[in-house]
Amino acid sequence: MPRSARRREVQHPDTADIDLLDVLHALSDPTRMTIVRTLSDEPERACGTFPVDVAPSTLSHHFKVLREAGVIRQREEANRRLTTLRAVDLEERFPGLLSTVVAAYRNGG
Amino acid sequence: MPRSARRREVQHPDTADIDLLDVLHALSDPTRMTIVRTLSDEPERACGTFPVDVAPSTLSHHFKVLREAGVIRQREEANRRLTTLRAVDLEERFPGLLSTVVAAYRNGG
DNA sequence: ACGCATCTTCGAGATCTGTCGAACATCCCT
DNA sequence: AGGGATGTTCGACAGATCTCGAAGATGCGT
Repeated sequence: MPRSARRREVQHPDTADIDLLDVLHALSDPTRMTIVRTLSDEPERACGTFPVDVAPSTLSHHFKVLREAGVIRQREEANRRLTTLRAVDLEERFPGLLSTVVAAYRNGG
Repeated sequence: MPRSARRREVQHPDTADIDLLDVLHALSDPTRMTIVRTLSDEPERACGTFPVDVAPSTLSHHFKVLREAGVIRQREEANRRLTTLRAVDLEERFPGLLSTVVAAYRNGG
């Protein structure tokens, strides 16, 4: 491994290891669902740019929950962390689930 | 109201009042998801007949969560309480949601 | 009337969750 | 090198959740 202590890369579960109940739980919170809905409009966003009203540390917690459930993927770029939906992986693992839930939320969740 | 104290009829939310996040939360528990999957095979069952391994009081709690989220409907019959899925109501409120989630769970949730 | 079956409600305990502030790490820019 | 921006981690706290056993309500049989 490189000598310099790079910022630790976050871990993401393999597609095959994504658990349905974890995903449902991750999506059952308003802040997290807002994150997911926003990402389904825009492919990639930095953490600080989501229309949610919580403290940075709280937001970080929600990203962790979504990431560990396999709903989002995060990568480093400079001093920002860019977030994307794992839409393709989720479609492979649970066909139709993400789009159905997002559509339901958009439609008056 | 009648003089005799009938067992209190349980309350169910109107279809239009079903909240997506409540439904997702209700479905994010293994015991409750087992109940839902079982009901999607068999139209109506008594509480005690589900293949789950928890105490009766715990089961009663899970039924309450599902009922208040609008996922199931319960009616009295003799000294049993019969449970059905609110599949039609859910399909009206959130098209495709229930069948997608149940299919995902069946498929290795 | 009595017991039995079915299920709920209540109270309690352990764990999980959402929230925040303070402190820290990393990177860019001047 | 120093300062600002961006996020994370840690510790703490309140509230929710899951679990159970004990006790209660209701109805069916005998």
